[in-house]
This record gives sequence, C-alpha cells and structure tokens, in this order.
Amino acid sequence: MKYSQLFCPTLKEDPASVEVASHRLLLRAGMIRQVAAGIYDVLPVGLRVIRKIETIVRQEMNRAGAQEILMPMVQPAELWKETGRWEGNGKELLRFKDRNERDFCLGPTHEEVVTDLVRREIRSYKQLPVNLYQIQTKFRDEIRPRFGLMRGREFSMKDAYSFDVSLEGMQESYRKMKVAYENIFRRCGLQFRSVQADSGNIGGSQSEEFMVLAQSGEDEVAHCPNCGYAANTEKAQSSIDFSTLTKEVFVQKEKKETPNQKTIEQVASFLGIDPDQTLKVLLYHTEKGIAAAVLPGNRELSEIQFQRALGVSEFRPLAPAELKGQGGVEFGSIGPIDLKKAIPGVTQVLFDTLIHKGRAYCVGANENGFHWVGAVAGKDFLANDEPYNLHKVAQGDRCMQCDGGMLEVERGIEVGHIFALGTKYSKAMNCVFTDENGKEKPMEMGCYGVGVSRTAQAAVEQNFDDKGIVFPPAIAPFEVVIDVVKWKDETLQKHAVELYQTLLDHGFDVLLDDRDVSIGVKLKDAELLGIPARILVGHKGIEQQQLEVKMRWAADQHWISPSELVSWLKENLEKGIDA
RNA sequence: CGGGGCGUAGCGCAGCCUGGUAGCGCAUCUGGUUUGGGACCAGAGGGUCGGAGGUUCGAAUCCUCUCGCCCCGACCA
Repeated sequence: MKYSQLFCPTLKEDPASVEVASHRLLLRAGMIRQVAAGIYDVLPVGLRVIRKIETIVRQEMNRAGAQEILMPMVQPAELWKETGRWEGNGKELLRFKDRNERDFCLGPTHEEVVTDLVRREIRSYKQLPVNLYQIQTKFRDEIRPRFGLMRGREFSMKDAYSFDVSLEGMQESYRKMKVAYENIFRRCGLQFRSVQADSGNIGGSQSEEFMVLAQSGEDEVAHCPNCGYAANTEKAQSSIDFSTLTKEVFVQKEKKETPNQKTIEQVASFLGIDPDQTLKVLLYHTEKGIAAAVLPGNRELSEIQFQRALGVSEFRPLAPAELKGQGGVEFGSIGPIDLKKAIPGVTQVLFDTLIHKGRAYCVGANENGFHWVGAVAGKDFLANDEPYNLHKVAQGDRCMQCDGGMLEVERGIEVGHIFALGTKYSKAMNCVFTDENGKEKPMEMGCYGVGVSRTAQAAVEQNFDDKGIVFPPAIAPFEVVIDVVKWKDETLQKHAVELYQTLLDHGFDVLLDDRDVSIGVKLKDAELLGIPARILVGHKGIEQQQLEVKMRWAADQHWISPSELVSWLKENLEKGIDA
C-alpha cells in the first residue's frame, strides 16, 4: 500500500471530550470516526486491524471444529417471544416494525435464531454435536455507550453456539472453545486472563470471561498468585484474616446519638472508630418482599451474589421513597437488630461472611440519628443465621481456594465470554433430537462470544505510549512502513521503491510512505499508527549500504545489511513486543 | 432515567456576561523556497454561529422550546 493513496486522516490534535487513551488514539490515527453515540465508521486502517483479528478468530474456530455461517441482523419478534426475551430484554433490544406492522428487532445476540435453525434441520443424535459460528454486527441499545469501540451500540462480534446430545458432550465443546479462545488472544499478542464469571440463573452452568488486562478496563478481576484462582470480583469469593481487624473502641452495648451522620464515613469519624467496626444494611426490592444485606461498613456488596443467595428474579435497590420504616427511619440509621420489626415488608436478612462473630460493632439503631455501639455479632444479631458471601472481593483478601494466597485485584476489558447454557433455550424453543433409544431430548447448548471490534480497541488500550499506538505485529494494520527522508530525491525514491517491492515479494504487509512531506510528518504518522517495523531510507544508509530499521516498541534503531533484512524482520515481528 | 457540561469553518477553540461588520491556531487551495523529527514566505477559499419560535430598529450574544454530543451517577444510605 502506498500512503498517498491511503484514506487515513490522522489528527495532530487530540479530539475533544474523549476520555480513554485507546479511543483518542483510534480517532487520531484515522481508524474510526463517530457517526452517532456508540456508532462508528471504521476507516481502512482500522478495518485492517479488525480483519486481522477476524482471520485469527476464524482459523482458531475452524481448527476447533466449528463451522462458519451467517445469520440475519434483523430478527422476527416471534422467536424472541418463544424464549420470553421479547418482554424480558427491555431497553437494550432495539425494536421496530416492518411495512406490514410486524415486530422485528436488531439482533443483540443470536441464540433464538440459531436454535430455530438447528431445531428445524437437526433431528438425530447422529448429526450431533455441531458448533456454528458467525462474525457479524450486533446492536445493543446500551444505557450509556462510551469509550469508542469499547462499549458501542453497534459492534462486531464473533458468536458461536454448540449443540450436544449430553452434558458431557457439551462440556467437551466448552473445553474446546476455551482452548480456542486462549489461542486467539495469545496469537493477537494480548496479555489476558481467563476468569470465572457469573453463570446467570441456571444452576450448574459454567462461565468464563476473557479479560485483556488494562487500567482503564470496566471490569474488575480478582486473581490469586498462589493457586491461580481468578474470577470477576462480582462472582469471586474471599475471606479475610479477622486478626487484622482494628481494635474495638466500644465494647459495652450502648445507644449513641449520631445527629445527621448518615454515611458510614460520617458515623465512623463522628464516633472516632474505623469503618471496619461498623455494619451497613442495604435494602432491595424483590418479588419475595424486601431483602436486606448486612455487610461490614468498609465493604461493597456484590449484587449478583446477593441476588443468587436470595434466589429471586426481581431485584433492584429500594428507592428512598419506598422505605416505610417505623418512626420514619431513614437509610442512614438502619441496623440489623430487630430489622424486620423496624421495617415492615422485610422478609429476608442475609449477613456477610466477613462479619466476625464475637466482635463488637456499631450499627444503625433503626431510629433516626441514633446508632448502637458495642453490638456483638453472634449475640445481638446473627445469632442463628448462616452467613453468606455477599461482599465484593478487595485487594488483599484471602483466597478461599488455597486459603493461603492474597488476592490481587486488577482491571480488565472483557473481550470474550464462554458460557455453558444447558437446555435453557433448547427447552424453551423445543430444540430436540432423537437419541439412540428413540427418545426425544433437548439439546445441550453452549454459547461463545468474542468482541472483535472491542478486541481491536483493547489491544490499543494495552499497547500505547506518548507517541501513539504500539500494535502487536499479528494484528497491526501493516507490518512494515518505509519512510523516505526526501521523497523527491530520485536516488532515495528508487531505493525505497525497490525495497518496497522486495518486501512485498517476501509476503510482508508493507506501507510505503510516498508523500512529499517533511520526514518529521512521516515519522510521526508511522508512530501514531503503531506500525511495528519502520525502515528509514536516507543518504546515510545508502552510503553505508545498510538499512536503518527500528521496531516501534524498541528505544533504538538497528543497522541491518540488505541481505539479512528479511530474516531479521521475520524474527523480530515474530518475537513481538515483549522481546 | 437523574444530574452536569458543551454545540461558532474539516479539527481544536475565543467571542456571549454588557446585543451593533464573525475571529484565532491547525488543516485545505495557489505560487515559491524547503525536506535526517509535525518547515517557511506570500496570497486565497471556506460559517443558515445545532434547529425552531420569541424579544428588539438590530440576536452568535437575551428569553422559551427542541435536537445532538460528552461527562458523572443509577449498591456503598
């Protein structure tokens, strides 16, 4: 490719109101442009990156035995009504009507469509297992799209669906996908971690997310360096060493006045205690009444774990206006002692495992402006209750798998998610096969997604410096860029064109910067675009009969003799960024 | 959905408070000089000031409505 013919509008200045580095760089490098909130044009350089990721994805999916298909983006409402997701999937699903007033939606995912296909075409156990995948545009009307391709409304995704005759078969399909996903992200040159994730409301299901590690990631994952346990903090479980808790200030049970002290921080500082000596109560509305979670004041609730422990489907925080406590008690003064009496409608009170039995706590007195201090867990409350893991894991918590490791919390971008679905969709949609005994059974399903466009941006988020993007070679838009000190210089131009042809002949993906602009502009753009190898053609090199080559991630350039160039480049592109 | 901010040339912004000829930098075009890290000189083009309505002799500026985009929040009481 010649730069003069490349549609790649780079920007010298940072675009306004862009928060995340990768979003800024994709815009500056002329790879994407915004059309509407969460909706983007992908320009030639950006598309090259996406295509390279797609190629890797296809190779690994095919190798794992999956077959590529293409399903429609526009889907009829009937299928979604069969699984109950037409009603259940609220605002995310973009709906519309055709000219005949029939209901349709833009596909946010394709379980319904693929299950419909398979139930119509597959009858016998002899035709199973089958794993079908596609790379296709999805639309999800996100509450708040942000960060460019990271959380767009329209995005490119690889989604695969496996159908098996048995649970064991499904687990084998799942295992193959896990291996394929590890291969995909490793080949893309990304640092990632696979973590246990929430498996939804179907018991016994397995689910793992693939996280590209990056500070700006929207997800938090906990990881144990000791035993390798890794999980999304929403799902992760942990314990703590109770001996590390602060020494109790109040051991006698006593009601203290705490006027206008509402938050944990306010109450703790008003009483001169550490927040770990306080407990807080969070109230949720469910179909079984109001549910309360009791946690140490310095810990966060994992909503997912709380909801699972309750076993409810309707679940949302109680709004302040919905609180009808005795004597008009407000959120800031609620405590676990006689909670059900104090707040009519509370049907379940769950305590977190991090509450230390025998420890004296400060808790709300269920009376505005008052707190109990010296209330002892296991005596004044939590006497006969079984505690639950309700807290979100924090840095330094103890790993429950090996009981020795200290968990580390890191941030990540979810680029892949594999899921053992079971028979949720096959039962709902009557997707059955006949087994060897002539019996009809629902198929065991799994589904597996890779956010292709998101992976492209995640790669940038993980690999950039103050000059621009540093692409891993496997997914870089070009492998090599040739910069010419002065394009109008005939000698230099002749050398550059020859070099360009040589590299093309050897199969490299080369960009020849043939623009008649100053060398500074060309070098800046090459760096901004993150092209892994740069060859500078100038008189210095020609005189010495050497080539000036610099890898994007390296500090220094190398002088390479023309005969060694091809093998040198191959070797260094192969080694990648970590070399 | 709640709160906040911003819409002025392709991009980044000033002007608005206090109404009176629409500006700056970059980019673009022409000519010339340049070319080992975002060159310089001279000239040129480009704007329904997001949209609609209102106030006024006169609105980018004041008022009302509306559309769009961005940020924060939507458990941490």
